[in-house]
Order: sequence, then structure tokens, then C-alpha cells
Amino acid sequence: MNLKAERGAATRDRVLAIATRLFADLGYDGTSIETVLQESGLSRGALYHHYAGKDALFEAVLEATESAIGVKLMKAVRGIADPAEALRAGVLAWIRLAGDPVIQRIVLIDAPSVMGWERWRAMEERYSFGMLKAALQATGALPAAYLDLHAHMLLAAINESALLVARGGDHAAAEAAVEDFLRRLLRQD
Amino acid sequence: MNLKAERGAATRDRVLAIATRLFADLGYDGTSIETVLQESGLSRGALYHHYAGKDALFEAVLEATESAIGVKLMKAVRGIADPAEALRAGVLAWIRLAGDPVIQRIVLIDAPSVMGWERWRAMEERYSFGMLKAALQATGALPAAYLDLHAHMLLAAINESALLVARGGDHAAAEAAVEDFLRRLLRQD
DNA sequence: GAAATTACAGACTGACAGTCGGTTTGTCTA
DNA sequence: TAGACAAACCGACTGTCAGTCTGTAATTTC
Repeated sequence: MNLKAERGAATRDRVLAIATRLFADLGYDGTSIETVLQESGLSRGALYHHYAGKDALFEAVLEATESAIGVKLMKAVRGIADPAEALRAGVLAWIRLAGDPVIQRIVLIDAPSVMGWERWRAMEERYSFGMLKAALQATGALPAAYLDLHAHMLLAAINESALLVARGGDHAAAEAAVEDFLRRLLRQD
Repeated sequence: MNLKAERGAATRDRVLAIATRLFADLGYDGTSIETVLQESGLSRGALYHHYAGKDALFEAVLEATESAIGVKLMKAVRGIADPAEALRAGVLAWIRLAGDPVIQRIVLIDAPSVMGWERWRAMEERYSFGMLKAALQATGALPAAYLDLHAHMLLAAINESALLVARGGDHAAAEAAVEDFLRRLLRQD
């Protein structure tokens, strides 16, 4: 189990990279398996051997993308001791990342519709949402009863601003607005 | 031009009602034109005479749904003089409305993906988003520079909580959380 | 070296959205 | 009121696409 396993993994990676590009450019519906086949030079049988279907392929793409995002966010907040400051840095980093059309189209727009909201939510839990919730908790600015729901709402708000930015919105203004939003939410009265 | 026009309008309405139910139950992708045809007893030609395509049909369904939402929200805030109180009432009314699976699936989940985020945003502008922005402005609690972006973020946050509620979430807890979220955002420091 | 497993191949199927050349049925006008 | 016109409606047909099925070749395991 070496040469074969490696070849299989290489094929999966190749398909994944091509599918990621196509899903981001053309959307889930606009991307045909046919095109993936042509661009990868693979046969139908081979592709369906590695991925159970178009939705499974999309899910694999999403998983890989989320994972990459997680790594980048970790890097952005590493070494920041103050929880509130780390939260701020993480949020800004996420907005900047979400400028990437790949992330926009795949993670923010198509994923809930393609995978179903429930499964999308479950995956977010393991990545961006999980990180945000932990960061929010560390600041101690919110009562425990509201922590989970407020984390959800805040993430949705941040994602929305990320979508706005990349559609011709003013990048700097959006970042300032998000910072203000965050400040308002967490300040003590 | 009376009997004919009426018959045409009646047919469109019939198809719209059936399509609304199917899109809500099965999602955009899970709904086939074939099924709409069967349930309406219409022929392909007739349907394509009234609606240019599946996406046009979806858009018509969305438009009708948003319009109905707008009417209900207007009712909910009518007669409330205090802007902050009206905002609060409107937001709570929207969350309760968003418990409806029709609204969830069609307006919140499928629409951005099917219509494209840009056109979806443009439609929201004419309905729920437009109302929220006006209400926010009336409270005077936010600086003008942030009004638009904050309105976007707030609406996204509210929509998220609406989605959470209907997936087995605690209705009362979600409403309390949204109220707290709103209070935090608008309070003076 | 035989058996089992994995990677890959490609013809085929069924479902589906959308098209096109009709027919029917009201409406308007000369 | 006859006849032109247009809107409503019909259903066979087409092209595309996701997914299936029956293989074959290569590699690993026992």
C-alpha cells in the first residue's frame, strides 16, 4: 500500500484543486462534472471512484477550504495575549480572507444551499465559528447565557460585511465599521 | 382584454402558489419543472409562456414572498411612536415570521445562491433591509457613517438567529438574545 | 503466484430544463 | 359580423448532465 495509495491521493488532490477553482468561478450549479473530467484528464469512472458524487466533491472542497482558513486565522492571532485584541485581530483577518472569491462563493454563498443549512452549520462549528466562540468567551464581556447565540449572530454579521467588501465596497470603511460593531457589542455599560 | 387577461393572471397565481410550496419543501434544486407541471395540470408550453425559466419562476416566488413579509412587518410596527421600540417590535416580528419554512428555505438559504448575491441584495434592499435601515436611522443611536454597514450586519445577525430558532432552537431564548444584541448595539456609552 | 484490492476506463441510462412549431380561444377593428 | 391579431396553451423533441454499470490493468497481500 504505497505507490497505489500515493497515486490515489495525488489524483484526489488534483481533482480537488480543479474543482475548487471551477466551483469558485462558476458556482456549484454552473460547474459540470464533465468540465472537471476534461480539465483533469480523468475518466468518469475514476472520478466517481474517488468522490461519491458532485455534492461529495463539493463537500471535500469546502472542507479543504475551511481547513486552510483555520490555519491562516490561527497564524493571525498567534502571540496576542489580550483576548479582546486577539478577537479584533482574528475578525479583521477573517474579513481580509473573505475578500477571496473562492471563499465568498464556496463558503459563504453556495455552501448553505448545496449542503443544507444544518450540515453547513456543523462544519462551521468545527472551524471559524468554533474559534470565534472561544475568543468571545475569553473576553468575558458577554453573559454565558447569550454566548452561543451572540457568537452566531456576530459571525453572520462579519460574514455579511465580508461579502459587502468584495462587491465594490470600501475595504477600509467596512473594517472600521466591523471594529465599531464589535466595540459596541462588547463594551460594558 | 379581460377574460383572457384574468385567466392568464389566475394561471400565474396558481403556478406561483404551487411553486412556492415545492421550492420551500424540496429546495430549488430538488424541485423539478416536471412536478410543477403535474401539480398544476399545465403543459410545458403554457408554463414557459408565463415564466421565462425555472430561475424566473423562483424569482417571482421570492418577490411575492418578500412582498407579503413587508406587509406583515408594516402591520407589526404600525402605531408605535418610539423609534427604538418600533425597531424592537419589527425585529421580533421578523424573527417570528422567519420561523416559517417557506421564508427560511426560499428567502434565506436558496435565494443568494440561485439568484446570485448581488441581485438578492438588491431585492432585500427594497424590502426587509430597506425597512431596517430606516428604523435604525430613526433611532439616531448610530453615527451616519456606519448606518448602512451596521444595518447590513444587523440584518444578517437577525436572519441567522431566525435560522437557529427554527432548527430546534429555543424560541424564547433566541428572542431574548436578539433583544440583548440590539440593546448592546444601540446603547450610548 | 493466486487472491484481493484499488485505480481507472467509457459506454449507457434516466432525468431534466428548455425549444419549437403548432392549435385554440378570446378581443379588437374595419 | 367577418377576419386579423394576439394571448393562452399544447406536447413532441433536443441537448446536457449526473450518476451507473460492467469491465480492465496494476499493485499489494498472503
